[in-house]
Amino acid sequence: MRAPYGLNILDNCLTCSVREEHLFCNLSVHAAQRLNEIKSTAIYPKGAMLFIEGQQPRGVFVLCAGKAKLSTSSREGKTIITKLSEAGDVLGLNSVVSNRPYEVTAEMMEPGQANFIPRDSLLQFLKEYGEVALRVAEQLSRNYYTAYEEIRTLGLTTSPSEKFAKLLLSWTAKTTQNDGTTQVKLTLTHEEIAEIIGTTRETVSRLFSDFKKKQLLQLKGSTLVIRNRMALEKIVQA
Amino acid sequence: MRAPYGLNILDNCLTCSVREEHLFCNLSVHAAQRLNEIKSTAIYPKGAMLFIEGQQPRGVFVLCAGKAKLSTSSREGKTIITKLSEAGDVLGLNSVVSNRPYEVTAEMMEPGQANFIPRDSLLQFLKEYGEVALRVAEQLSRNYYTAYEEIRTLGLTTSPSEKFAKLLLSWTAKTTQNDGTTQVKLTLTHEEIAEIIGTTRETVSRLFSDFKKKQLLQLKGSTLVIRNRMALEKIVQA
DNA sequence: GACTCCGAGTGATCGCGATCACAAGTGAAA
DNA sequence: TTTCACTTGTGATCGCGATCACTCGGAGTC
Repeated sequence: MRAPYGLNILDNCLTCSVREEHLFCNLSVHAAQRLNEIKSTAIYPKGAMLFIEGQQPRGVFVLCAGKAKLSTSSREGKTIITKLSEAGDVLGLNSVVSNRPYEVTAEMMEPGQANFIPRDSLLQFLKEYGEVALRVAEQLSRNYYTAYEEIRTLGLTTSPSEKFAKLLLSWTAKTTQNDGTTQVKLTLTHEEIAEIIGTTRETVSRLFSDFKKKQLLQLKGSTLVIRNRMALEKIVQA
Repeated sequence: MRAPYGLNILDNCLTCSVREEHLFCNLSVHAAQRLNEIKSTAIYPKGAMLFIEGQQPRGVFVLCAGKAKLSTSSREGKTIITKLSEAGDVLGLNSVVSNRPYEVTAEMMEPGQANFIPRDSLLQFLKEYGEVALRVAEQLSRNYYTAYEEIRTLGLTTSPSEKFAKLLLSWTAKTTQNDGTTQVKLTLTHEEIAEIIGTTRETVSRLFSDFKKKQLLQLKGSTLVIRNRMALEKIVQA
C-alpha cells in the first residue's frame, strides 16, 4: 500500500514493533483493543505542523514514522528547538494531561505518519485503565527529566563551544562504532543547530571550522565523522 | 506545643488547610487515612538539605512550613536556583515516580517543617488508589510546565535586565496592591538572585542601581517597592 | 570596644559572541 | 541551461556582561 509523500502506510504503529519502551507497549488485551478504537492515523508532509504553541490541546500524537522538531519562540522571533522526536515518541502528552495550551510547536522534519488520540477519549481511557495512568505519570516524569537536562545545559553551560560539543556527543552516544570514530548522518542546517544550542548561525559555522581544524570532527558529504570523542568530552568539562 | 527553631509543630499538614490546590487534598477517607499512616513529620533548621542532587530518591517531602530553594550545580561550581518552594509544595516527586536520582538539591531557606513519605510506601499507595495516580500525573505535568517556563526564560531571554524584570514581575504578580505600587518582602541576597536569573552578583547590584535610577523600584529596608509595573512589563518585551 | 564575616556597591578592563555585510556554494524548479 | 531560494563561509566591528579588585557598612561574637 502506497501513500503520498513516498511513504508506506504502517498498519498499526501503536504496537511495540515501533519501539520497545513505548508508552503504550505491553498493555492488556482489553486496553490495547480500546486504544485501537479511539486512535486514528494520518500521514504528514515535510513541514507539517502537528500542533502549534499556544493552541488548546486537541489530543496526543504518537509518531510512527518520520522525525519532528519541537520548538518554542519568543514574540521577537527568536526560536529554540527543545527536542527532536523520533518514531515511538508521544507528543503533546503534557498539555493533554494538564489541559493547558501546547507549550511547543511540533513540526515534521520529513514526511511521516502519526496516530492521533483525542483528548477526551484518552482521559476517559486513562480513568478506565488505572495501570496506564501510572505509566503516563512515569512518561511525564521522563519528559520532566529531559526538560531539566535542557535547563542545566542552558543555565550552566557557558560557551557555545561547550554546548556544541555536548550536542555532538549526544548524537554519537547512540551510534558508537568499533574503531575510535563515530559516524552520524547530519540532517540539520547550521541554523537549526544554532536554535538547539542557543546561539547564532554564524557561530555554528565557525564552530564547525574550529572543530575541523582541531581534528575533532570531519565531514564526508552529509555524514559527520567524530574523530576524537575524548577531546569533545574534555570540552564538555570536568 | 513548641518545637526547636522557634517553630510551632503543625499537627498534620497533609490536609487541605495548608493549600487548597494541594496534591493530596480532597482524598477519599480511606486514602487520606492510609496516607496518614505512611507519612512521618520532621522539622528542619535553616540551611538543612532535604535531599541533594544525585542522591537516590528516598521519598517525597511535603513542605508544611518554611521556604526551600531548589538548585542544581555544575561541576565547576556554578549554581542555578530553579525554584523557590513554599508550604504545600511536594518536593522530589519526579525522582520518586521515575526512580531516578534527585535532579536538584532542596535546601531550607528558613526553619520549617515537612512530611516525608518513603518511596516504596508512596508507590504502593498509588497502585492501590488509582485516582491519586492521575492526580500525580497532573502534578507532574504542572511541574513540567514550570520547567518549560524556565527553559523559555533561559533560552529566549537575552539580557540580564530582561530576566531581572521578569523575576520582579513574578514576585509582584501574587501581591498586587490597590494603588499603583506593589510591595514585596525581599528575602534573597543579590547572590541568590544572580543564581536565579543566571548572571553574576555584580550585575544584579548594578541592575538594582539602574532600576532605582529609572524609578522602577525602591527599597525601604528589606521591603521592595515596585513603582512602575508597566515599565517593567515593557522591558520584559512585546 | 575591636574583631571578623558577609553582603553590597562600584570602577576598570577585556574578551567573546552577536550583529552586519557580503561572497560563494548547492540544489531544485522552470 | 538559467534562475531562484536557501545554506554556508568569513571578515569587521562593537557592546555587553564577566571578571578582578577594591571599599564600605552592618551584624554578630569574643
